[in-house]
Amino acid sequence: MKPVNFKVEARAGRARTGVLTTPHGVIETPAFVPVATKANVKGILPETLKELGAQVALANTYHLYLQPGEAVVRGAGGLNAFMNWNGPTMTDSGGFQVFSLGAAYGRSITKIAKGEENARDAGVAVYDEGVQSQHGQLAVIDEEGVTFTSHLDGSLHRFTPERSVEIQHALGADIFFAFDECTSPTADYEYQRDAMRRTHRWAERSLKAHRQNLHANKKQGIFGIVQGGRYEDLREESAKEIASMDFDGYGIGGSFSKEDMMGALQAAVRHLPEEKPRHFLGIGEPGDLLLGIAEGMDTFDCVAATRLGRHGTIYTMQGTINLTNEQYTNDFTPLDPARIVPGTEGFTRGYVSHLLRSGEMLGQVIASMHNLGFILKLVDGAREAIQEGRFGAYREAFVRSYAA
RNA sequence: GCGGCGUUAGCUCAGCUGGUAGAGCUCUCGGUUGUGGUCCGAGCGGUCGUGGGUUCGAGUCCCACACGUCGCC
Repeated sequence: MKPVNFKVEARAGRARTGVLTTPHGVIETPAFVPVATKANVKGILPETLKELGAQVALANTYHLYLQPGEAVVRGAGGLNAFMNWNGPTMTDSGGFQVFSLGAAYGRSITKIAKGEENARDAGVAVYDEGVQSQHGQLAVIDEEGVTFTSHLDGSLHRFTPERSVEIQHALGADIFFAFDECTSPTADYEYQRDAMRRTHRWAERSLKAHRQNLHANKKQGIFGIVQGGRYEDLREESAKEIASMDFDGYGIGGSFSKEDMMGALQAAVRHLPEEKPRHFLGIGEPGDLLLGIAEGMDTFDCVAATRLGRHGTIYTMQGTINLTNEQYTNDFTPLDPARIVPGTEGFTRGYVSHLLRSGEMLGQVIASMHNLGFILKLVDGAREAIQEGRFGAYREAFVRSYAA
């Protein structure tokens, strides 16, 4: 019996509901996974997280490796015990940091390119030492792995697929990801292809490293990651290749522009096995979650809800609003009258606006709670809608209201 | 009463030898999709204490006054 199992329950077109079983509990999918990079969801107590409806949390290998070090987490009894979270956990492999500390470092590039900003500029992540010092990049990639300097103290470190898996074994999450490279959306086709094939080789090595550790195999599942940027032929090649490896589930990673997201997703999902769980890495915004669910994705993680909340933007059924705007200082209505999140009842826009403007941490906490609750409820609603055969209408109604 | 210093954006302050003004913060508004994010970007905002004078030209030099502040009788 494998530690991580998945069972599809209901379907609506390509969308589906399922149950993902892990050693620390069950995840009913589709599910949104709050991001707990440094073994905490910024500003949210585990107990609160549960009340908001979260079933699972995702921490980061790169960050926990640098601080406090994976040995500390292992010493605490693993990620769950360490962060006092009794539900399922996941860890990301550190592959995303290859991008955020490499090609994206010091530039305003995110994994989602906007409209015209696409292509052109070959913002690749492979740099030789000279270019590295020239541009202040923190990561350099070669066939074996990634050498990077810590953003905390400048010290030199190296990740290989084997090392990433070793660290993730120490962290002990129920589900962890193979070491990959998240390319920049500005990288050209040739670079995307080469990086993707390198990621495939790394996937094989990650899987092998995991299967060799019999102890870890009893307690942890490993997901492989599909890459290929915004190119459908690359997505297809990547999905076939990764699907041919015996992973416990699959993640879809990488970058694309908003316009290409659906095409890239469809091209990949088509070639993933039906009976395995699929995770959409780093997605997303409310509309993108429903898009992903419609295309058959099961789990999602994204920093947007908490990051936006900390900076004063909250989700409402009518779209996002920035609470620090002047117009909300005297607005004593609920954060979103159409969606009251558990634990935030009674807090008004004007009050939270005041807290945020005056730098009170409670403002960030309430806004983060609201956004997390909003997203969790949205995805939970999608699950119900799929089971009741009305997902299309559910999605349409939300998009119409949210975009209006 | 005498003397010194000060008076420039809402706040705290830069503006050399004269060429009609800048910064940081605040404020207003954007941005944020596997968290290098109490972050990033843009914008609004001043008849330079008042009144004279010198000069082609004064925030800059001169005089007087007002206000603040420190010191001395």
